[in-house]
Amino acid sequence: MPKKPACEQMLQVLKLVPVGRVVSYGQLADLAGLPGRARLAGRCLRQCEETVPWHRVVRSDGRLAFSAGSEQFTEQRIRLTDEGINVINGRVKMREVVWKPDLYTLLAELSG
DNA sequence: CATCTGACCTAAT
DNA sequence: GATTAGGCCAGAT
Repeated sequence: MPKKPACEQMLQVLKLVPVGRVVSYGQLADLAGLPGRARLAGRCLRQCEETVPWHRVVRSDGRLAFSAGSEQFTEQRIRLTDEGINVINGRVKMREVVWKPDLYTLLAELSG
C-alpha cells in the first residue's frame, strides 16, 4: 500500500534537514505545506522508514517528544549528541540548532 | 455514531 | 520559568 501524500511530503522535507540542525513537528508540517498539522507530523514519523533522520525532529520548545528514559528517547539523545547537538535535561536549545531554511531554495529542492 | 488518544502548538495566565 | 485551555485531526475503541 502506498503511503499518504501528506506524510510523503513531510518526509521529503525532513530529508533536507542538515546534520546538526533540528525542526519542530509544527515547523515540519508547515514547511511541507500543511500548517497546523503538527500531530500529523508525529503520526507520520511513528510509521516512517528508519532511513529518514527522524531524530532531528523535536517539540517547538526544544524538548524531545518521548518520555524521558524510554528506549526512543535515549536513541534520539545519542543520535543528536553524535551530531554535535547538546541535549540537556531532555531538551535542545532551539535558539542555536533550529533549522531556518531559505524557502526559495527549499522549494527548488523539493521540485527537483 | 461517540469518545479517547496522541512523537503537537499557540496564547494566555 | 510552569500550567491551562483550546485548537488540531487521523486512528483506535
